Formats: sequence, structure tokens, C-alpha cells
Amino acid sequence: MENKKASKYEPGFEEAIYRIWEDGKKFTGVPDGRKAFSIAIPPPNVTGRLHMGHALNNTLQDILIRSARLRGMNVKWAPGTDHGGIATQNVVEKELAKEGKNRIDMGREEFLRRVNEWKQLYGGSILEQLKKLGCACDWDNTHFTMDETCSRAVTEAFVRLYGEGRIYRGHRLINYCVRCGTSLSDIEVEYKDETGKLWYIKYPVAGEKGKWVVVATTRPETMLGDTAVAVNPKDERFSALAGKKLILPLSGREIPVVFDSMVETGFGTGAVKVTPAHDFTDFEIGERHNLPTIKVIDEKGIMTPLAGAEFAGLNRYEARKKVCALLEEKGLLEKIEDLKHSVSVCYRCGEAIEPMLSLQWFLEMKDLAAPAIKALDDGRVRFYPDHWKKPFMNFLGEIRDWCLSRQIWWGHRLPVYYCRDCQGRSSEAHAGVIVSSVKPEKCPVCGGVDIFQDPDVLDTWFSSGMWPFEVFGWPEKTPELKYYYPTSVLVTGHEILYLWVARMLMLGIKFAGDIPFSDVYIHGIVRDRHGKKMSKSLGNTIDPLEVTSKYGVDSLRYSLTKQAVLGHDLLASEENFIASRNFMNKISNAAVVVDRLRAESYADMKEAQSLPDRWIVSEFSAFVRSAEDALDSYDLARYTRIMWEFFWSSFCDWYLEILKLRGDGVSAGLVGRIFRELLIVMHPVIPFITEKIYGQIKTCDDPDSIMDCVWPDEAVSFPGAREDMNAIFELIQGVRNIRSRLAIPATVKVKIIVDTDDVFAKKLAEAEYYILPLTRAESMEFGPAPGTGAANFATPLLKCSVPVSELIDIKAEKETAAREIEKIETHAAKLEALLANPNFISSASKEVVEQKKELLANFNSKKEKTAEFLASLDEG
RNA sequence: GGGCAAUUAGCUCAGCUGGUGAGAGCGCUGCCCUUACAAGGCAGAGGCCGCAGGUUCGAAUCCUGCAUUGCCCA
Repeated sequence: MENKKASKYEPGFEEAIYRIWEDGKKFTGVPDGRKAFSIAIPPPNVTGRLHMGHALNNTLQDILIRSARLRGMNVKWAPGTDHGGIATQNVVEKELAKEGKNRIDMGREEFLRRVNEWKQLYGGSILEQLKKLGCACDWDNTHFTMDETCSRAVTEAFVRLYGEGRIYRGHRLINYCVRCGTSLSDIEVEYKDETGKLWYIKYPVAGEKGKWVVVATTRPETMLGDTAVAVNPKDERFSALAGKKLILPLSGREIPVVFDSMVETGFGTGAVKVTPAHDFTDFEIGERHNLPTIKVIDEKGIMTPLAGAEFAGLNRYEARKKVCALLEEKGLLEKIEDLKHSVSVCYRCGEAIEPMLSLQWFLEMKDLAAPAIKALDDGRVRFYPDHWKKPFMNFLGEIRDWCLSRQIWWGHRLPVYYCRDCQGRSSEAHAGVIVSSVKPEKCPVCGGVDIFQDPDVLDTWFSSGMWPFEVFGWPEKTPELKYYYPTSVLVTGHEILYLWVARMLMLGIKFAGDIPFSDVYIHGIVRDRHGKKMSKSLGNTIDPLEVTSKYGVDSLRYSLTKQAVLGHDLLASEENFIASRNFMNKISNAAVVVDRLRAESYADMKEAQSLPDRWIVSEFSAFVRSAEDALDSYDLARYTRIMWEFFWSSFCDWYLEILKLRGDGVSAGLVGRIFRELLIVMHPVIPFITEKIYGQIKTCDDPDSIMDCVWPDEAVSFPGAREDMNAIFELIQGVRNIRSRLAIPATVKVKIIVDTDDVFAKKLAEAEYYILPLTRAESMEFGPAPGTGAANFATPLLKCSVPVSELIDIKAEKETAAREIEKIETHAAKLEALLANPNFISSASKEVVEQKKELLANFNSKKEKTAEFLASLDEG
């Protein structure tokens, strides 16, 4: 009973092991003469708490890092956190709200002090959580996107880009989130399908009483800023409107009718209102027709004085109500329809985006994108799976200028200063602008000293876009940068392909002079057991750390990796974790057996003598090669699957069972050897249990930690061993099947009579020591089958009889044999037809033809033998 | 509207560079607490591989169309 307890897998030992690794500096990377393998972690937000997505992302990276290390490479996994501008600011603002405070009252300096305080308190927790997962990050190389190194890199990059004329300041229509209080780039906007309303509003024609044009809109409140009505020039319904003016209801302004081919004739009435200050399409129409822009909504979502005295001060939704009510009152509202349309929302807070005319800083992207496109085209950067390449290239090809400035406080302040005197002399957007890495003493143009810094901060993605070289100290030419850059692979989810991966690629080529990574490994999303995305609001999140305390870290890692099929999402379910936990339990138990059977020293795999030894060595070698293949192609799901198969089926179910029966210790050196190397190959996925067991079974010549072991690279294969062993397994399974079919009690020993050729009989005789116990037989004889009074089966190599006359139902036996023959005939007939087809013989490869012939021969042999049994039953 | 994935056992999924007697885990049935493991062992049942065409000697695998689901972009 106590033994049972000792071998049971009980998690909880992980932290102690991790501490030993960490104290032993096992994760530290120092440049040397070996091949480098490096990864820059996708830095989690400082506000982040570990969720399943992190668990998956970092487990996969850890597998790549650990396997590369075992395979002899010099690895560095650079960890760190992202300051997460808007996200973090939002979190801290929420905290402040609880105290009844807000940042505006508090002031910028005090607010930043609070954010920093908050960061000191909680900012490191996600990295601590990564340690719990077992991540082999080089913690000496930890960075934070706002630390000194990264800040210097960001300033340097901005100043350089400005110097090259790629960064400019301008009035543009941008996406503005009134809740977050900042501009956003176009890719920080998400689209949400919504059922809204479509209002049909009458715009009277100037000077023509009783005539009007009906325009349809989803946002009636913006009509206050209309500066035209547009129709498609091909739309004959409106050709009479040429040169006419319309009276804008509620304001009474006269606005022109413009003809623009961008107008969809099928939308609403075919006539659309044009509000250049608050709509992207309208902005373009406005530019083409020289329309004025009237900004009627401000940065807080409040109507401006330009909207008219009646509306100024209302928020957008109140204004909408009032506009509609007034239109209704005046009889200018023709009708209201329901409309399904997509609404643009902030990717951080979900609030409806307000397109807005605004003065912002932009980065010109076309020239930066071109070399990135080329890198993908040349295959210097590859995507796994490949199918993300196309949309990615598409994005780069149609890239728009990047709005870099954010009206928030938490982030990298723009290295931009203004001379108030120069600004006073000109209203141009670039008037008085000084871009400099340090605050200038005086204006280089006028010598004035009234200089102030731009209040805005940079888009968070600007600094994370430099992550793969920032972490190695850029712009300093550090030995780490030289050795570990470009990184080997980027592991990420597809949701930040454009926001992050594209930016890294462009900025990496631009600043570090080379692509930031050659491989991009894109994994799926972890969903709940029903395939729904996990979210706090749905309440279907699973806390990875809860899973680890219940089932063990290795179980979580194994579960996630097992499902990490390229191009697929994953489902997290209790069943899955349990299955993995059972796998860990099996390993723990197998270790006990191995420990009992093994010798103190290791045998050479090439020296394997007995058939089971030669077989397991061949199987193991094939397994290791497949594992390497899987690793090299980022097919980590296959990697875990084949380790399950090899370990559970080949090693435990067959090899250990046979060895336990052997008793002469001949394989004692080998079983320890195979198990040890198996642990090494499994270690990247399940680092803790493999380290623990390794510690229990290692010999005095072994390194202290499994992390310092060498990946098995001997390819050993014994020809014929697999075929012979499989034939023996077939015999054993045949006899077991008979026992089960005839319900022979486990306590009853049977006799086995085998009819086969001398060569195979000799092999079977050598295998008798395990064939008998595994089939619960008392003896195995060679010779002709007795026919009646026995249950029989055939394999291509042999006929086997189990004489148990009292249990035999002749009729049932006959049926069994007849059914087997029928099955074989079905398959054999297909093969015969195939082999009789001259087209097949001429067009199929030699190997395939041979293989088919052999298969048919096996069928025929088995069929013949089964038929003989059937005949003998008839006689009886 | 454009593009991309997926559709295989009751459930979750492998297999898809064409040639396996279509696999695994969970669940199910029967037997077994056999001194590593009942978180286990042994044996088994269960599949027109979404539908319709096509290419081929041969299709779960390649091509076309359709259906359903999901994702990305507009």
C-alpha cells in the first residue's frame, strides 16, 4: 500500500526545482562560439495577470528554448514587460476612481508617480507567474519598455526618423476614443456588428419651395457639421440637382450638392450627407471638392459651439436625440429603418470611435514596408503556418501612415519641443518644432528660450516594435546584439500580427539592419471547452495557476502543447488536464520499475543483443528523429503525441512488461539508458517531472541537472527487429483475443500450438519467457494445429491453436473464421484488381508495387491458413 | 463585398508532399485490484472521412462547386 502512494504523481515539487535552476544560472545566455538560438518574449503588459493565452504562448517558447539548449545551441530567451500605455493608464485610473480621485485633478506629475508606484507593486507579478510555468527565461536580461535602455532606443529612433523626414506633424482625420481620451492608429480600431437605425432626413432645396432631397444617415447628430450632400454622378435620379444648393435643416446653412463616384447608389436614397470633420469617406470627398470642415464634436464627445447654441455642451447621444426630435417636429424626418451595420470601437475599451480632425504626429510607412515585403517574398522571413502570409503582405502593401501620438500620460513622451515665439509667428503645423533627444536650451531658429515639450506620448506599439533589438541594448553595439540578433523565432498569436509583428519587422530592418526573426510561429487561441473565447464578462476563464496547483505544471504544459496544431485554436477542458495528469502519473510509476530493473551503468544502444532490446532501440531512434522533425517544423502537437505513443505503448506496455519477465538482468544497462534519454527528449515539454525523475535515477557520471544533458543523437536501427517483434505481438494479441472471446478465466492457463516455419519458430522459442506469461499460457508447442476442439487464428506467418475443447462452440468458431476470410477477401480483391491493372504497374513507383504485392501475399497467406482451420472444423 | 481556415468514431481531435485492413485520448461494453500504475491492464463495439462533381491505375488526402461554422480585412 505504501509503495502505491510513493509512486503516485503529486504536483507541488516544481518550485523547488525551479529555484535550483535559477540559482544555478541555467537560463543565462552568454555569447560564445556555438550556434545562437534566441527568442524575444512577447512582453506582457505590466498590468497583466497570467491567463491561458500567456500560458500557451510561453510554454511553446520554453519548449523551443529548452530543446535548442539540449541540442547544443547557445540559447537566450529575453523576457520583459510592456508598459501598455492606454491599458495601464486605464487600470490605474480605475483604482483612483475608487478613491474618488481622477488624474486631471491630480495633475500629470502626481499621476505618473501613482502609476510608477502601482507598477513597482504589481508590475513584476506576471514575470513571477512565468517562473511558475517553468519558463527558462534569462532573467538577467529582463527589460521593461520604459526602462533606460528601451527609452533611449525609442528616442533615438524617433529622432532619426524625423531627421530623415519620415515623421511629420499634420492635421488629419484620425480615430479618437473619447473614453480613453486619445487618438488611436487605424489598426487599433475594431469593428463590431450592430443593429442600429437609419434615419431618412429631408434637406430642402434652396429657392424651390416644397422640394427636398432625402438623405439617409446612421448618425443624425453629425448633420450639424455637414458641408455638402453627395450623389453618384452616374445616378440619373439626381442629375437635376446639378448646381443646386440645399438648406441644411436645423442650422439653415446653405450647402452644395456634389457629385462623387465614391457614393454608393444603393445605400439609403442614393444621396448622402457629407461631414468631412467626422467621417473618413466624407473627409476624402471633402478633399476632392474643397469642402470646409466643421468640427461639431470635441475630444470628450461633447458638441462644440460650432454645432449651434442649442446643441453645444450636449454629449453625442443626447445631441442625436435632440436632433431627431427637432427634425420630427419640423416634419423633416421621413422615416426610420433598422439597419445592421458595423460600428468602429476602441480595441482597448470598446467605446464607439469618433473620427475627428486633429493635429497629430505621423510616421510615413510606405518606405518602411517595402523591405519588409521583400523579406517575406524572398523567404527570409517565414510564417508557420504559412497561410497568414497573404493577409500580412496585403496589410503591408496597403499600409497607411501611422498616427504615433497619444493624448495620454503613461508612456514615452515625444522627444518634441516647441519654441513659443516661432509658433506665434506662424500657424503651420511644423512651426517652432524642435525634435531632439534632450531638451534644447534655446530655439535653433530664433534663439528664444520659451521652450516646452509636447505633452503627448508615443503609441505603445512604437516601443514594442523595437523589442527584438531593444532587449539586446540597441543602439549600443553590444556583444549580445551582435550574437543573438536576429532572433531565431517569434512565437505569437495572430491577433497582433499587424499591430506588433509587422512593426517589428519594419523597424528591425530599418534600425537593426536585419530582419528581427526568421521564423514567425503563430499559434491559436485558447478557448473554453465549448469553443467560446474566454472572457471575464462571459465568466468562462480558466486560471492557469489553478490548473497547475490541481494537476501540476507539467500537466498544463502538456495539455496545451498537445493541442497546439498549427493553424488551430485550442480547447481547455478538465478532461484534457486529467488525461495529461494521468500521463505524468504513468511516468512516475514507470520510473519505479525502471529503477528496479536498471543497472548502475549504461549500455551502448548499438550493442543491443536480444530481440526486444534491438526492437526498443530501433523504436526509440525512430521516435527521436520524428521528435526532431516535429520540433524543426514547429509541430509541437505531434511532438507531444509521439512521446505519448512511444512511452506508453512501446516502452511501458511492451518493453517494460517483457523486461519484468526477463529476470536475468541482461537488459539492465539498456533500460536505464533508454529511459534516461527518453526523459531528455520529453524534458522540453514537461521539464519538472523529467528533472525530478532524472535526479532519482542519474548515475554519478551524469550531470546534476537534466538541463545539462546532451540530446540523444545516435541513430540506431536494427533491420528486421520491428517486423519480428510485431509478428510476436500479433501472436500474443491473437491468443488474448481468444481468451477474451471465449471468456476463459484469468486463472486458467492455456496451451498454445503454433504452426510456422523453422526460422520463426526459433525466434518464438527465444521469446517464450514473455509469450507464456503475457498470454497466461502454460506451454507453447510447435506443430500442426489440432483443428477441432481448439480456437484458432492465423497471421501471415503462422497458424495458432488454443485447445480448449470444453469451451468451444464450433458454430461460433466457424463463423469467426468465415468472417475473417470474408474481410480479407474484400481487401485482397481490391489489391488483385490493382495489381492486374497494367496502368498501375507502369505508373506507380516500384516501391509501391512491391509493397502492394507483399501486402497481398500476406493477405493470401493469412486467408489460406484461416481457410485450413475452417476446413478442419468442418471435418470435425 | 474580398480573403483564409475548418468539416473524419457519441465528444475533442490526429492523419491530408495521393498508395495504412482509416488512428489517438475521453466516453461506452466485457474481463481483471496480475507485487509500477484502477490516475491502471487486457480485449472489444463504434466511421458512405460534410454534400455533389472532376483529375488519377488509385482520393479522407489533389481540383471545382455547394452547404455549415469560425477568423481576418473592407
